[in-house]
Amino acid sequence: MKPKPFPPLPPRPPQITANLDWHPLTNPWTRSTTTPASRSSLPKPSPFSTPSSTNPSLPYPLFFCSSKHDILALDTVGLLKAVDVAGDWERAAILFEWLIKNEEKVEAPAIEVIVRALGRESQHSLACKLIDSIPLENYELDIRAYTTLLHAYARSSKYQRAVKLFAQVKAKGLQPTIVTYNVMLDVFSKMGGSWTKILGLLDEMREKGLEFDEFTTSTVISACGREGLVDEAVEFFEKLKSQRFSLGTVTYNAFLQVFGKAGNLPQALRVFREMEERGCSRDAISYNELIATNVRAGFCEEGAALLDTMASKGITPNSVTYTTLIAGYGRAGKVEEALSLLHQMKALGYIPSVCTYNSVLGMLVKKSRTKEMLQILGQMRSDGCVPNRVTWNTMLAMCGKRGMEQYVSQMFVEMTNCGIEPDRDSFNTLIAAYGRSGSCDRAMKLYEEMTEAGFCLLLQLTTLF
DNA sequence: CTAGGGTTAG
Repeated sequence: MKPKPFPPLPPRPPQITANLDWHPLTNPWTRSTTTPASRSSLPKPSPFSTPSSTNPSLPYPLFFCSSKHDILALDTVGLLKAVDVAGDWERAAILFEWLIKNEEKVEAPAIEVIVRALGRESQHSLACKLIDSIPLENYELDIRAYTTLLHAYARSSKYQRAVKLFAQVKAKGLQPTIVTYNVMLDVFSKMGGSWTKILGLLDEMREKGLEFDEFTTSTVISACGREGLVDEAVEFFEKLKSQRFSLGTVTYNAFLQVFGKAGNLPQALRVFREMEERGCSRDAISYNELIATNVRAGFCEEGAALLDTMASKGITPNSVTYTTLIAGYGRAGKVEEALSLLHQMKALGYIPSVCTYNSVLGMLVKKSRTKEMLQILGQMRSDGCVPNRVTWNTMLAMCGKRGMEQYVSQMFVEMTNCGIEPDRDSFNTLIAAYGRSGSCDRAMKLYEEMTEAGFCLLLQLTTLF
């Protein structure tokens, strides 16, 4: 049976999304819109789309396309700096990639410049990609450049590589700074299962006479929050207090989360009050943590009432505040309350995030309210909100509902067309959906087809425009 | 001056 076309979504107003992970050509959500105007008139090729560096069709400046000797005569570092200073990190990246391919050895200062430029622009995955094609061990960079790189690895979830690089840096005899240590604490915190490593780093810092700062303490405590190490967090926190360390909002917020994650509302409340007693200002994140803790404990109404408290204290909620409450109502099965909060936040001018929409969509799927889901999807699109893998998996789940089975394959194809790589959850959902309509092994067959079609390649090409 | 931390969704 040939599936009917997917029910049309409401039209999308002209809107521009600047998400580089989003493919404008293959994505039906943005396909109809115009590409954002470039800063310069030249098209910007992806640094990864150049199989041959001598391809004359590439829109490089003239000197770029001329012979190797000409480029060697140039001050390449100065050129890279100039491009960077002009604020054009995309061109800087292209130039840098060209240098990697065409110079005998890229100069260390060039690496420092590109690392700094991409770090400043939060282009962490691009920084990792560019640097990974360089034999870094043959260089000695500035400690700040190494620190930025370590941070880029942390943000790209390449924890092992960060650990390796950190060891290399120390082996070179370079002195890590407080910032380097803080970044490594963050690496181990996000990597998980590394509490002893964290303690080791702290000892190292003390040995070197490096004083902890707010970044150190908040990172360590948030590691405890992630790992559920309540006692360890309390011990660390009390020690800081006894040493009269000045504890700021971020550290207190991390501490608040330790109890929040542990489901300990009374302790979270105690910490929240302590902030006020000690003159530590509470911000939206403090309130978000407290709201989340209430919601986890099943107190949705109390959480929602904190919105008024925030207003009375002059603290502006954000989309996270609303998402926390909406998701809470969703999990509690209180669909109307959740939808009304979504409506309220939009009416007040808050922009729902992809997380906000995902929690609403997930709730509606659970209740099999597919018609309302399509409505929300339409809103999402008209907001210019880019669906991510969670959204697509939720839409796949929607197709597993009665009467929607026929859309499963189409949904899966569109998901991969959009450059979203299916995860285990996608396949579980897919198999469940196919299970309803008949053939179970169609999911795997489809997966093989899709990988062969090379949708991974698509991802590579979309990193830059 | 330059490099770093805390909140939300399946």
